[in-house]
Formats: sequence, structure tokens, C-alpha cells
Amino acid sequence: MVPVLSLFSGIPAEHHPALWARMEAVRRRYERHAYIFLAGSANPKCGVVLSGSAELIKDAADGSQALVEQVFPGEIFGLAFALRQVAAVPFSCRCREATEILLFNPRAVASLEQPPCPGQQRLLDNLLLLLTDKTLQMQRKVDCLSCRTIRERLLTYLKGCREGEIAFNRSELARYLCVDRCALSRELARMRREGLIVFDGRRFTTGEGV
Amino acid sequence: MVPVLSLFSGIPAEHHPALWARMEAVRRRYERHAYIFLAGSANPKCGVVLSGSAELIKDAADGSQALVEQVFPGEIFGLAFALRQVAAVPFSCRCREATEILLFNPRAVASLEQPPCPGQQRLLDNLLLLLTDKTLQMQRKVDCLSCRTIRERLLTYLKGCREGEIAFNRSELARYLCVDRCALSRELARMRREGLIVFDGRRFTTGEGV
DNA sequence: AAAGGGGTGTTGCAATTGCAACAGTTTTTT
DNA sequence: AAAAAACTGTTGCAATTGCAACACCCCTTT
Repeated sequence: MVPVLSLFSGIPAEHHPALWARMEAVRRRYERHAYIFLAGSANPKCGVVLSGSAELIKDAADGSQALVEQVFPGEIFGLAFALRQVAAVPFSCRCREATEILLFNPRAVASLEQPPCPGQQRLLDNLLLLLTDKTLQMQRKVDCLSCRTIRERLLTYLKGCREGEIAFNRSELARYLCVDRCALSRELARMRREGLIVFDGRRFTTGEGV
Repeated sequence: MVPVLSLFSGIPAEHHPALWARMEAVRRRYERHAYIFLAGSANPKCGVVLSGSAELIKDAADGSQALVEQVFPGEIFGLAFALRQVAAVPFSCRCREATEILLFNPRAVASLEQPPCPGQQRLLDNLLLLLTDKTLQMQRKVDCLSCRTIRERLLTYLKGCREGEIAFNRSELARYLCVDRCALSRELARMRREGLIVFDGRRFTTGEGV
């Protein structure tokens, strides 16, 4: 249970059992390609990835499946929707591999109506930080999508990647940037030809380095 | 100070002064078109609009100024960036009119290192909800930008508007959807001709009603 | 009355993109 | 080993979009 650290960080282990109960936490296993929830679900729970990984998929009218984001161990998903008890989540959550998830009700953590458990305040604080990071991550995505050309989107995306290795394969990258895979491939070749970027598989280097 | 309600909701007025001190809150007035902060600023504070309104602007390489979002009385901005002490905010914040802002340090609210003031826990809770709403708002924007054609972007945007009246004028809408204003205008006329939507100024009606 | 600023709609043209069809590669399954 | 599935790159063509230039409207200022 190592990767839940960020959620429980700073909370002594002896308080965890009571908190789990308070959170209405449930542990679940899913197989590869299994759906944790489908678009349109009401009142989804919030999830933390314990092991494996998942992806949030938004189905478009034209049949394309945009990749909202990927979720890795220690990261959460669905927090905002669970807190606001949204009537219909706008995306589906699918496991990319065999995956273990901790589902819980964040409203129970935020609720001040019952007397707080030891550590609950700290848990709330951790939730705030996790949501903050999600917001920043989403902001980076908006930055990418705000660009009008594939080239700018790509450069903006690469600027946000510290390491040379990106988290997506080609078709995933196209779905994340919401562009046609073939057009992305064409533009990549063009940029390489112009000396703007160097890449091999998932490893990218821009002209400036980094 | 009515519109700050969501931030201070549920907290008795007698606790406000101590909380203000704890938050390092400062009240500021700005004129129309004044900048509250510029893109690239470090460690920005978080703001709540007391009166007036502001907009977050992202400057693109090509000179276009995308409209990240608008902020109205009672709403916050910059929360995630302030909480994470981001080194360079990716957008500027500019007042759309004469505006009063309450600037504060959300880290002081979230900090558990000092003994909490009365009401601080509730304030933290309110912050979490405000950030949640921002996240959902951002999610709607990503939904719009995930669409590849102006028509789909527009329909997605309109679906998210309960009332018939939208919050933007034409050029603001184009900047929000990250499309050329003229192309937007052209597409609007086309959709009207096809009977897809009816509109007059800021008032829109889609084929299905709503 | 004239001038300036800001918002809106129209349109021709060039550039970018999506689409589709295809081929090559690697990986997984049978 | 053969077959199937998945990923990647290429390219012609049609559709959409951005750009630029223009005209019109409304309002405020000079």
C-alpha cells in the first residue's frame, strides 16, 4: 500500500483503520481493459490507484475517444465529481492493465458534521493538495489545447515534460492532444526534417535541449 | 462584502478578523484594464473578487490572447498556483472593469503547523469546494477544446450553459474557444441557416430547446 | 459634426487538418 | 509457425480553419 502515501502522508498508521471506515473505503481489483465506471454514471466515488494504471476516456460524437488523462499509482481520479455529486460523469475510466483501486467517499472526509477522527484534518489537507495537483495538470492540458496548430500543441506539451521520455505512445499522444494520429505523425516528420526536434520512440529532445 | 460568502460561509462573523489576519488578507482596488498580476509572476497570491470582474489571459506565441476564464464576484482565481507556489504563472489576470479584490495566502489556511483559529477548519473546507468548482469549470473547458471543429466546440459550450444567455460577447467567445473570431462568426451563420441554433446577441437556443 | 474606440458580420484565399487507404513492423495469440 | 491484433508512418484529397481586408453599427469624446 505504499503508493497511497500522498493521501495518508503525515498520518500515523494507527489512525488508518478508523479513517478507512470513515472514508467508506473499498479496495477493488480490475482486469486489463475493465471499466471502473462508464460515462454517464451518477455520484461516482473517488478512486486512488494502488497498483497498475488507468485512463479517463471521453467519447466524442464522431466516434473518436479522447484521452483525458492517465492515472498512475498514488494518483486520484474523480475527486471533483464525487465531491459535487455530479449527475453524469463526462468520461469513462478504464484500466490499462491489471489494476488495484481504492474507492472512497471524499464527502465523508470533508464533512464536518460528525466529530472528526484523529488524522481527518490532515487527510482533508492532503485531499486539497491532490486536487491542486490535478488542477495544475489540467491547466497544462488546457495550455496544449489552446494552441491552434499541431506543431504548437506538441511543443507546448513537450515543454511540460521534464524528462525526455513522454508518457504516451503515438496514438495515445494524438488522443491526448485531440488531433488526428496521421496528421500528428506527418507534423512530427516535418518538424524533424526542419531540425526543430529530435525523437526516437518516446524519447524527445527539442532544439534547445531538455 | 456579501459575495465572499462562499469563502466564509458557515463561519460566524466574530471569527472573521482573526481569520483575515491568519490568511494574510489584503484588500485592493484596481481600475479597468489594470493587471492584478502578469504572466510569469512567481508565487502569486490567491484572489477573490469582491466587486467588478476580471479575466485570465494566456498570451500565445502568435500574438493571440486566449481567454482562460472570467472571474466574477465571489469567485477565486490563482488558488492552485498559490498553493503550489508555482514559479511562473502561465497567464495574466486583468480587470474587465473597476474591481475590488481580496488577496490572501491559501497556504496559511491549509497550514496545520500553527494551532488553528476558530473557523479555520471550515475555511479550509470552503477552499476545497471552491477548488472543486474550478476543476469542474476547467473540465467543461477541456470538453469544449477536445472537439475538433468549431461547430462541435460551440455546441459543447452551449450544452454547458443552463440559461439562454452566455457570459461572453463574440470576440470573447472566440478567445475562450480558441478559434478565429471570423471563423466563429461564419460558422454561427452557417448553423443558423441550417436551423441548428437560434440566437440573438448573447441569447442562444439550440434545436432541442433549453 | 467629426473622430476614435470597440464590437460584429462577410468573404476570398491560402494553409492546416482530418480522413481514408495502404504498407511495414512488432507483439500477442492460437 | 501461422494468424491476429496493435502500433507506426506515408500520402492524396477534401473539408475546415485562419488570416486579412472590409464595411457597418453603436457609443463616447473632442
